[in-house]
Amino acid sequence: MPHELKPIKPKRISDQVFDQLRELIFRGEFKAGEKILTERELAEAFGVSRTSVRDAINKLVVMGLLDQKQGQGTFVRLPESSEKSVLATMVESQDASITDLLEVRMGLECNAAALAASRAVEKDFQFMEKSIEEMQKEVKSGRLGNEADASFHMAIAYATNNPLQVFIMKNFYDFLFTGIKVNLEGLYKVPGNIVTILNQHQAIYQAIREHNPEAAHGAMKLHINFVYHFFGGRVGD
Amino acid sequence: MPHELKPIKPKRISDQVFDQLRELIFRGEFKAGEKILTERELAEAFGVSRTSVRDAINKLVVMGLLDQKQGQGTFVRLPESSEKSVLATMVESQDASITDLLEVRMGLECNAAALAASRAVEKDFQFMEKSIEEMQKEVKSGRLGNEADASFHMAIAYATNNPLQVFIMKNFYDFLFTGIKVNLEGLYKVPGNIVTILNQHQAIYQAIREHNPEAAHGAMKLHINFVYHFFGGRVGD
DNA sequence: CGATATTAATGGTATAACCAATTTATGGGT
DNA sequence: ACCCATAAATTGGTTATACCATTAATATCG
Repeated sequence: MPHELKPIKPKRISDQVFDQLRELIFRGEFKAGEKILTERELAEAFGVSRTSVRDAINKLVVMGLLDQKQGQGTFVRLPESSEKSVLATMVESQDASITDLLEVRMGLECNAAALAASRAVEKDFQFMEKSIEEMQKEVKSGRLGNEADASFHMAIAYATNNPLQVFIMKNFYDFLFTGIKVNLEGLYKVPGNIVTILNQHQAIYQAIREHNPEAAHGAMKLHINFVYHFFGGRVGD
Repeated sequence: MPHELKPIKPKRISDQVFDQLRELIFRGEFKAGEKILTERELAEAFGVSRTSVRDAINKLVVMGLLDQKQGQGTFVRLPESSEKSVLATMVESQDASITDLLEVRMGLECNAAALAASRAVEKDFQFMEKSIEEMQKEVKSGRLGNEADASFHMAIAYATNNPLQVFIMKNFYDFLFTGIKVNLEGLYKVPGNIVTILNQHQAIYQAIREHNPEAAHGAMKLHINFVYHFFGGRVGD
């Protein structure tokens, strides 16, 4: 069969519109943050129905390339918000809140702390210590210390020696920085909170160091519960 | 028991349809590969226009949960046919084992059981009962009952009323079926195991029904530990 | 019986009209 | 001139209806 037959691809109209719009966005014809043509204008420009245009736009919205607001228009999504972590998109599309996230963390991290208590080795302890010290420094110099906070929790994840646990937690903390940093700053900025958090970290670290799973579990529970209450949630027990 | 106040945002009607359809898929009411109701039927059933139904379906198609073919209908996408779940790639690239997965589930699901115990409503109970009964039937007719097993755990996830919990667990169970089904069959095929698992489910259900978080947590722990030991793991406590 | 034409079912497109949220223009009152 | 409530215009969201395009089931004819 010498020649490849090029055949007609019976493409849906909405898909053709989709392709063209996507290209316009990628090429930068529609600049980031900018308002694009209205649905009615696009329909007329392409010579198709508004329905087809809407279908195409919807697809782009779901894919995170466009944002649509009733009464205002359709906007090109900013690049930073488009390459979000898995969790970020997850949280948005599932309408999850920060307390929802904390509830899942409650299960995830308490268990991780217990596992870490029975498996952590010297290297893991060093990482935890380092994170705690770093957080103390940052606090003294007036900074927030949120990065060191995350490092501490990640150190626990590593100590579980469970790659899946590490992967999932990493996604959680990536999201905490990209998605809801603003909210978290509220937590850190209340003066007493940082000291409290530091003490809680220390308690967790102690329990793990003593290879006491139950204590580690409990200490982590107290810690996350503290944050959870700060955001107005309430834990079941 | 009110865990949190969520913003009352007047949702688009297409999104409300989307939520319901997604729930039906996640809960397993629409089984994988199955043809769902037609757009016109759904429109009438929901009492909305076909356009709104189409918008919702389109979103689900883009997300990879549904497949649509002109002239045929709309189908629930098989997990394997969709791009590999987040977990699948995760487990492969991080070479995580099934015991790693079970360890994470331990934290995730024990916590979920406790949350469910304090929040579950009548509807949730009905789903759990249904899953248990279904599993009993399947076992009697000589089948494995793994789907009903997954449904039971998903029912608990839904009872937490935490969309993130639902999303994550859904990914876990999709993976359990696609990625390591073979291994799981080893578990189900040992004669006594299914009865044991059924009893454990019943115990979990009872605890949740009685709104006893601690008991639910413990019952779930026993359950997952049982599976965990079957695969040669050992839990820290 | 088998190949073919017909029909029915289902997703895709097109209009037109109206609703709901938002912005902009308008018009008095100070 | 300024401020602010009100009306009008703009724009995405929804509905309704009709028709097109593709596929599967059915009927028809040789």
